[in-house]
Amino acid sequence: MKSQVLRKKRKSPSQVTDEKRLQEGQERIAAAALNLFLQNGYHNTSVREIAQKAGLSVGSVFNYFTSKEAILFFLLSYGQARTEAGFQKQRAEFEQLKKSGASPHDLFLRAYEQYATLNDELRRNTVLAYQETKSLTLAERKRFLEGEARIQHFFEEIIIYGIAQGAFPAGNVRLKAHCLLVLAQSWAVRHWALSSFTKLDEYLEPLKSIALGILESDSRQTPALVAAQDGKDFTLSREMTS
Amino acid sequence: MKSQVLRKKRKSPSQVTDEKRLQEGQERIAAAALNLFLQNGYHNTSVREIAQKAGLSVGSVFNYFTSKEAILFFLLSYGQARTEAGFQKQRAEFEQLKKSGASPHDLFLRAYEQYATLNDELRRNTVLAYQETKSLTLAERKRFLEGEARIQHFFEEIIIYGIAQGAFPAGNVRLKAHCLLVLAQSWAVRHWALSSFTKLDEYLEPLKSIALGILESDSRQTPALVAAQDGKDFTLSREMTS
DNA sequence: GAGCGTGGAATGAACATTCACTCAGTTTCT
DNA sequence: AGAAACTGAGTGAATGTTCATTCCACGCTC
Repeated sequence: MKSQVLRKKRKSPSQVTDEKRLQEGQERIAAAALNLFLQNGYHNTSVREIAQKAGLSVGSVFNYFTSKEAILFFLLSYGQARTEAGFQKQRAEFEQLKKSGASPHDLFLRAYEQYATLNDELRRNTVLAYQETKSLTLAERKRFLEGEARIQHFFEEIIIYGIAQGAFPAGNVRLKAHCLLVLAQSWAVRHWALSSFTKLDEYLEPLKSIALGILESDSRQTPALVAAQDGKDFTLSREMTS
Repeated sequence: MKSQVLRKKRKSPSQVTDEKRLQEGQERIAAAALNLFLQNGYHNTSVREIAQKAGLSVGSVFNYFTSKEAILFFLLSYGQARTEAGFQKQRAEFEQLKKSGASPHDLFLRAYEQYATLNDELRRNTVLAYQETKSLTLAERKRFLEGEARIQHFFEEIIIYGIAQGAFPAGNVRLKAHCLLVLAQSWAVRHWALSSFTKLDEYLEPLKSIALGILESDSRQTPALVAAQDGKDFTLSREMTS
């Protein structure tokens, strides 16, 4: 995979060409940056600090990333890419299980558990995403939010399948998917309020029953926007992308 | 009410003394700042821009606020104060209704609806809170999170009352309160993903049935940390306050 | 009502600092 | 020796904050 982050041609020829070395360097720098960003915020972290923590000089950092912002984008994309990769793997499995007539409950719980687990692993990235999406350029912010929407869409599909199988009542699919995502992410974002839970497992178990409660909640009283729509035309409101 | 924001003694005598004028000025500046902060982020907004948008000179801004950060704190506190004030009013009503034996369902729905409505009104402040809490000093961040915890605690009380009345099953109270808060806030925070809902009402109706679903979800399968604890010893993890 | 004094408020040039980024030179690797 | 990678002082732009100065609305005196 070609690096998406170091792409502008530099005037100076000095940039790392060896693909493997480049990738390793980027990861080392990004790891150092993540710590600092979370501790002090993106804007209160200087490239000097990042360089020091990563064990290189300032100049070298710019041999691995074109800009400070590129580091942030790298970090945000990383979490998303991992999550989407996880789903890609599951999608195959998903199709299999569909054919073998697995229970939609199990299907959903499996996906949700995996998502929550990944979210735990990437907790720091998620927090960063909530806090610093604004610091990206418009184009990159848009790309990022589109990824987020894709993940939500995956859950919508699962729910729609469950409704079709008669396992869940019809209801506003998009809203439910949104709620499920938010609750899983809140383990990362509002972690300070969940200090009574020390490990993900303690949180995940009750969360799963809450999640099922959401899926089974019947909100037919809202006439608009019910299940039939398959959610293809997901659009981002201008609010966040402008 | 004395201003909590302009308190350090300035060397220069030039600062606004008239209480009413001070307050109006602060509000005007803060309103301008809120727009800019949401559009470009706190750190990408210069005091010069704020001054221009508010129709004053740079220097004048510092006659109303001791620092740029004080403006941010003003904005964050404002939303919280309004929310807490709303709850104070309700708390009296709450005690009344308790005695008159009102249904815990109604009691809860009333509070939740009010919270969601306030959250809609203060949507911009909520978004700012999620994004820029990190930009506060340690002391102010802590103060802010304590306010947030107080609000959560209010919901815990309502749930505990409902359990005592036998209206809701016992379950992890703190977790449920957390989920309810997060879902209400997500109307503001992830508003871009809810573009299919144009008005709060459309979101609130299905949300209410989801909320009841959460309250009624039975998570006894998790042995640890069940309802009995009344949540008095709420502590913030070091993660967010250091 | 003209002139004057007073002090609260507004101003914006100036200051000190910080920071992302560059590049000419040096070191390391092959 | 030559290429690749690293270095860190230097650069220019931008920022939060200050403060000497100006402005102006008022009350006072004659």
